[in-house]
Amino acid sequence: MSFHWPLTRIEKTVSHNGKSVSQECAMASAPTRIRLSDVAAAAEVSVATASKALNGTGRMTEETRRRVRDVADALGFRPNAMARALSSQRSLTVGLITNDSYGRFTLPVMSGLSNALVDDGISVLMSNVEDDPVAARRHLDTMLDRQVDGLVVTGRRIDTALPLDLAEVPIPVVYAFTAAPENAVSLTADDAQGARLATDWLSGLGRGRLAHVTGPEEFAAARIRAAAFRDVAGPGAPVLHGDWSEAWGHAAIGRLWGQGARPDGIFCGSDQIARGVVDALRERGVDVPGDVSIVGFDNWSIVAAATRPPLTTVDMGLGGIGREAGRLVRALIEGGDVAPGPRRLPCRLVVRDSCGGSAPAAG
Amino acid sequence: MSFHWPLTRIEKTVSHNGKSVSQECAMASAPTRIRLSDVAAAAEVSVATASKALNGTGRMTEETRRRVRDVADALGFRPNAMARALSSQRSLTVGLITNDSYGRFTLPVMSGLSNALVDDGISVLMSNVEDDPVAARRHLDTMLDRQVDGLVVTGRRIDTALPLDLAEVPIPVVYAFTAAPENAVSLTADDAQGARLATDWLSGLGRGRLAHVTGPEEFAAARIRAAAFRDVAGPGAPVLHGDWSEAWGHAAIGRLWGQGARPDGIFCGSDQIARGVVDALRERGVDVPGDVSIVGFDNWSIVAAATRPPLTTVDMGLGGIGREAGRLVRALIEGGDVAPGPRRLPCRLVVRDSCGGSAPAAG
DNA sequence: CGACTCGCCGGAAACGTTTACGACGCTACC
DNA sequence: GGTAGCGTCGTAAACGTTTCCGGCGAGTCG
Repeated sequence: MSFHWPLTRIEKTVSHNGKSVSQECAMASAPTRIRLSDVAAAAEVSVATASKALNGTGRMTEETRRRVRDVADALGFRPNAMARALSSQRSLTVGLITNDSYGRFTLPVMSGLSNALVDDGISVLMSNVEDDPVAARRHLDTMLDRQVDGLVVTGRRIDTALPLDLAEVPIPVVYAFTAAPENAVSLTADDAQGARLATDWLSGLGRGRLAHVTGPEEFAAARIRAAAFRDVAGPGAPVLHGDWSEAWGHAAIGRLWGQGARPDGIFCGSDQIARGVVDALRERGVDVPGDVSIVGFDNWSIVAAATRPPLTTVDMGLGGIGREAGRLVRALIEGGDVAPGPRRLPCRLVVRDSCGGSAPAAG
Repeated sequence: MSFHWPLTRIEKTVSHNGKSVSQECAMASAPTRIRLSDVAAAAEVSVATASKALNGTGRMTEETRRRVRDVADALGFRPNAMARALSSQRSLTVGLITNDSYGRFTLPVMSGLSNALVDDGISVLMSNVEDDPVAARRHLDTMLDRQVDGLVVTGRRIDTALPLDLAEVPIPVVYAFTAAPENAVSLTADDAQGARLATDWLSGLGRGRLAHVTGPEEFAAARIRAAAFRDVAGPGAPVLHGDWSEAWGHAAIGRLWGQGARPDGIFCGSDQIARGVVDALRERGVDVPGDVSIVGFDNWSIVAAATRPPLTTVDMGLGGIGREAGRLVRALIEGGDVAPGPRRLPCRLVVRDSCGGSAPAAG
C-alpha cells in the first residue's frame, strides 16, 4: 500500500469529554501529514490505543485493533519516523561507510543492504570517506548524532582498512567486504570456494595444465584463492602474483609463454586481469577458448561482457553480502546474539564463452 | 573537534528553584549522551538559553554565549538530531535516489553531495531503486516518513528516467545527471562544451580529418555532443551513432575504414567506445597516437587508464555535479529562489597518451 | 448481592530539542 | 525617585510518538 499525499479535505471527528466535535482542516495549500492523533480521533480511541493497535503491542479487542488499522489505512497514515525515533530511542536507520570511490563494489552492497532493510522501515545513511581520517571522523560523528542504530562498513577491496577506529562506537558494527578487526562481525565472499568452483570448472572441461594469475600476495583474498587453486590443480601448478590490472594480465602471459609453460586453462584473480590475459593471448594467435580456457573473478559485467570472448567468471554475490549484512546488523540491533568472527558467503560461477565446451562431464 | 564518548564520570550541577544541587551520574557501563539540559545546568543557564547560545539565535551577553559554548565543548555535547528534527520540522537529511546499479556514475555524485552537506550537519539517505515502480515507491515513502528535507535523483545515464513520479512530493527535488522534467531543477555535464573541448584539442594538434563515434541518437547527450563536434569539425565531418559499448567502437572502425574514410582524429562518445576504437585500430596496424589521435568521454579511469595507450578523455566532474546538487538542494530547502530548468556544469579534459603531441599551439 | 479479578483502554509522562512570550533588572530620562 | 524602555534570560508549550500505570467496566464466585 503506497502513501499518497492527501489532496482533499479531511474530516476529523474528535470526541472528547463525551461531546463530539466535528472539525475540518483545510489543506489545499499546505498538506499536513496525518498524525497518530488524527487516526485516534477518527477511530474514536485514545492516542495510546492507536499506537498500540498499529504496532501490534498492548492488549485490546481484535475489533478495536482492526478498526484503528482500517482508519489508518483509509487516512493514509504514515508514522513520523523522527518522533518515533525520539521516543523509542531507535532511529530505524543504519549507516553505511565506504572508501570505494568508484562504487564498483559498494553500490551493489548498499543496494542489497537497503533492500534487506526497507521492509522493516529502516533506511540507509551513506557516506564515502576517502582516506582522510578527519573527514571520516566528521562523517561518522554526523551519523552518530543522527542516532544510527548500527553501522555497516564496506570498502573497495578486502585488505584496505578505513581510516577509522570503530572500537568505541556504542552501536553494532558489521564489516562487509573490507578488512575487519579479528573479533568483529564481518562478511566476505568465500574466496576458497569461489576459486575451487573456477578451478573445478576448468578441469571438468578437460583442461589439465592449469595456471593462476592473480593480485598481490599481500592480499589475503589472493592468498586464499591461490591456495584453493593449488588444492585442486596440484601443488606444482604455477601461480603468478602481480597487481589487479589488465596490464599485469597481459604481462603474465608474456612471462608464462616466455618460460615455455603453455597452460590450457587459466584462472584469473579478477576480470581485469582476465581481460589482459585474453587480449595477450589473442595477440599471440592463441585461440580462446579453443586452445586455452579462461575464468575470471568478480563478474564485473562491464568488463566481463566486453571481453572477446565474454568471460566465464566467478560472481561474489555482492548484493547477497549486502543483504546478509542487513540481516546481521538488524539481529545485532535487536540484541540477538551473533557470533563474532568472519563469515564467508558462497560465490557462483557465471558461464559465458571464455571456456568453451559446455557443462563438465560430471554435470 | 571530534566527538568522543564520555568514559569518565560527569558532574552535573543542577540549579533549580534557587537552590543548587550537585549530582553525579555514573556512566561506567552505559554511556549516556550529554544532553542540552546537561550543558545548560553546567553553564548555569536555562535550556532555552543554552539552545539559543549554541545556535547563534536569540539575544544574550556575548559572555553568556561563550560560556555556554565552552561548556558544551568541554562536555563534548552533540545535539540529538532526532529531537532537533522533531522540534524544528527539519530532519537535516536529504534523500538520494538512483537507478544506477553499478555505481559508476552514482557513487561520485553521492560522494560530492555528502561532502557538500556534511559541514552543515546534513546527511544523505540513499537507496537504489532498480526499475521496479513498487519498490521505488516503497523506498521513497520510507524516506518521506523520515522527513527528508529534500531529494536528489540521479541515474545511470542521462535519458533513463526513474520509475517514479515526483511531481507531488512536498519537498524540493534536484535532478543530477538523469532525465528530468522540463521545469525541474536539474544538473548535468555541459556536453556541448565537453565535446568542443575534445574537438578543439584534436584540431589544435593539427588533426584535420575528424570523426565522431558515439552512442544512440535517442540520447540527448549524444545529439548535443555530435552537434558541438560538427560546429568545430565542420558539417561534413562523419558522426557514427551506435550503442555505448566497446563492441560498437570496434565495429565503427570497421565501417569507417571500409568506407575508405581515414580520419586522423576520432572523438568518442564514451571511454568504452574509445577503447573499442583503439583496439580495432591496433588490430589494423594503425598507430595510436602516431597515425590517429583519440579522445574519449567520461574519464572512467578504470577503462581510460587500461587502454593502450591510456586515453585522453573528457571528465564530466561527477563529484562537482554532486556538490552543486548539494548546494542547490540546500538553497531550495532554505527557501531561496532557485530558477528551474537545466543547468550544465563544465567538463575538463584529462590528457593522457592517446592523442600524442603536447599542448596545442594556441596553448 | 457485593467484592475480587481480569481485560480493555485512556491519561500522562517521557524522549531532547526549538521557540513564542513574558518576567525581571538595569539604565536613563524626566 | 519613579517610570519608560531596553536587553537578558527563563517558563512553558510545542513537535509526534511510545509506554508505564492506573481506572473502569464486565464477568465470576462466594
